[in-house]
Amino acid sequence: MTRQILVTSALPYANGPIHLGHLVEYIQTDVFVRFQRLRGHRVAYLCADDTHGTAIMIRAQKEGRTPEQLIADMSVQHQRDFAAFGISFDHYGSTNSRANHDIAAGIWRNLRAQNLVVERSVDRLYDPVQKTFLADRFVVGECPRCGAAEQYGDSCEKCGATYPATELKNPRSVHSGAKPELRPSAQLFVRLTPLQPMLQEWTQRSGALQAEVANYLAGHFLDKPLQDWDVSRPAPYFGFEIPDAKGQYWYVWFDAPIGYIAATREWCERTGQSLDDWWRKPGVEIVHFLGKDITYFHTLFWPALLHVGGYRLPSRVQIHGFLRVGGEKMSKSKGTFVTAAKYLEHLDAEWLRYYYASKLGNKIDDLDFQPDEFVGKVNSDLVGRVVNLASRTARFVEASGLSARYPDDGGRFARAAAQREAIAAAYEACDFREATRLVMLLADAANEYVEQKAPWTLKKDPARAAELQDTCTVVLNLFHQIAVYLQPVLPQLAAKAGALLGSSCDRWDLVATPLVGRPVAKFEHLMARVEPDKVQAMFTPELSAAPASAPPAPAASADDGATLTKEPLAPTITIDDFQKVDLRLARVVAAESIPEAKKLLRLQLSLGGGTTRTVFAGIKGAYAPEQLVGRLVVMVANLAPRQMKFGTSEGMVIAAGTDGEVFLLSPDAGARPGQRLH
RNA sequence: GGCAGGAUAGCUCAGCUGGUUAGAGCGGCGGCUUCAUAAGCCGUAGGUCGCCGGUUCAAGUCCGGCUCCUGCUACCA
Repeated sequence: MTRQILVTSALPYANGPIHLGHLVEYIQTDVFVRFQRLRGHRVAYLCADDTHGTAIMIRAQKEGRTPEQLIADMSVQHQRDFAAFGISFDHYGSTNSRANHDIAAGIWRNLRAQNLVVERSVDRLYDPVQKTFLADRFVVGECPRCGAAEQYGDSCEKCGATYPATELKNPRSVHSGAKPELRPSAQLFVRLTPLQPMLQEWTQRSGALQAEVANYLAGHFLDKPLQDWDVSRPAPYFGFEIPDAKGQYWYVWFDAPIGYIAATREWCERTGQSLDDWWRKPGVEIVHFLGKDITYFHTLFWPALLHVGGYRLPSRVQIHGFLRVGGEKMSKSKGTFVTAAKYLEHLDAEWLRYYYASKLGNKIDDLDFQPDEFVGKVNSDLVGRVVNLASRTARFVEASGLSARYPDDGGRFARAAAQREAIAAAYEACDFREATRLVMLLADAANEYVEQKAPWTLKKDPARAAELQDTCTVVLNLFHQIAVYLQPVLPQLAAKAGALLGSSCDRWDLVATPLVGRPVAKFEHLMARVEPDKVQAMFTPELSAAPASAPPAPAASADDGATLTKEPLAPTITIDDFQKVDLRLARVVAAESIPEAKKLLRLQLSLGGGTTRTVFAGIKGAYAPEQLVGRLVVMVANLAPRQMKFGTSEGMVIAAGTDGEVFLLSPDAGARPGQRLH
């Protein structure tokens, strides 16, 4: 029976390049998609750039161009990267499209009609000069928790606190610098409680979710009434203005997943199909692939919107974990944050496809990229075992071609063909690790056969030419089966294998029928081996020539300004402002971990002459207490004491870092505790 | 602190509804081979299945407790 399957990968945000972490998802999805096509099912693979929201708007502003220019540029980059990795979308759209607007508007009408939209007055910050409400990111002020200056209205980049913009101290508008006023704003909310029974049913009983996800939702959200979802944002906002609410825009997460449908519509229009045939027809499977960080958007809000819009609910939400490198989070400073483009400067796309596939199970576990393992898997599995089959036999039959009749092979071909349902089941379950493992067993068996038959010996005896041809016919057929089985993972390799043997390698059932009586093309290398240095090079933050399209001059990639984008320079201050801050060198005389605290160390700092301060520092993750004792640090000596859960902190230790990194500062040799920084 | 998940050979992981001597790949070690991109084949060593207790004729597999790790969450500079 032919199934009809609509598959999506989460929409990448148009605010940054595709990196190795993204690719876990797109490769996983693409393998699934290619597998389904290989099996003869009708598949639509759709994706789009997620383009709306404040982050895009601000970035565009900083770069002195319109958001539309920014997202057009990103879309080109994204699609180029995806293409290079063989990601076979049927259509790639954008959430900033006519189709997306219209579908969002349709769902919105239904929400209104079903009385699921409520308007509530929320006090928001208003810029009296510009006469606009201010989005969180357009208000700056001091963090209500840590007092850090120049923090945005949604969260503090210093201490990680999140808070409503109204709690910022000394707030001012980014536009006018004026002090914002509190004014009531009519915000629009989607009521979710009427949909709760339906969500309860779908999450707990439909089978669409992995068990751990269903548990997570049951315990976190569905155990109490769902809160109304705030879906509007006041202008200025890069997005769609809500049709019946002037000056209000849909929050980016409202229209982002709708992009799945919009991309489908554009594709249907292009190919003369009907949208309803994919999104409303019973029996069509809808499968979403996404990362664990966006679970609840896709398992609560999204099915709610689909339900209200009259669309079918997802039949499967396949959630994966994050990518780690060498057991750690990807980090720009360590060079492990690798973009797709950078990977391709050093390595082959199919290697990554195979490596990820060979590690991906059906669990939500994180996937760890281990350089040695990567080299080992590619070189021994693919080159040493699979490709080697062709390379050690094809040349012997270049002249003769394959035998006219398939020879007796002791049942090897039949046994490998008999594996097809087991391998298919593993692919179907997204247990690609199991699928590739099963295929590698076939490669082992085939190599054994080569060893047994020793074609290199047969070759020496002209009387045994037929036996040589038969042997190679068997091995090349076993190789052909493997190429077909791996086609979802390695489409390029399958194509090359096909060219060698005159097969299309594009139907699962090809594994059941031997190829006979046909020519064998001149053998060429099917896949190169990985040089370990190249992997090292990729993970080293090294000097790299700027690609033609990138504006910045060559520079150390760690100096690429990414951190500056993350945390822009603060407004100018006077020397007097600076003088207010009394920065001092201090010696750590004692340091102890606070067991109950996740991040905090309690430090005793000496400013010399018996003056000491107790300071709590959130550096537990980066420094062990014992490695701190004795060293000099920089502290803010005149910061008002702050009562904390574990005691009073009498100052603050200065450290640099982005995204949770922590780097303490040290003076050059000779400096002494108590000295002021001028 | 709450919630979710995990802890099985050096590494990455399988072990379904409890049942013979706990598995795979990689890596290690020994041997063979030389057709092949220094690839391949054969053999071999390695595990108190995190810890304690319980249920059972029988537990890696179920139950309780504990320890550690990861993630999410929480006003810990």
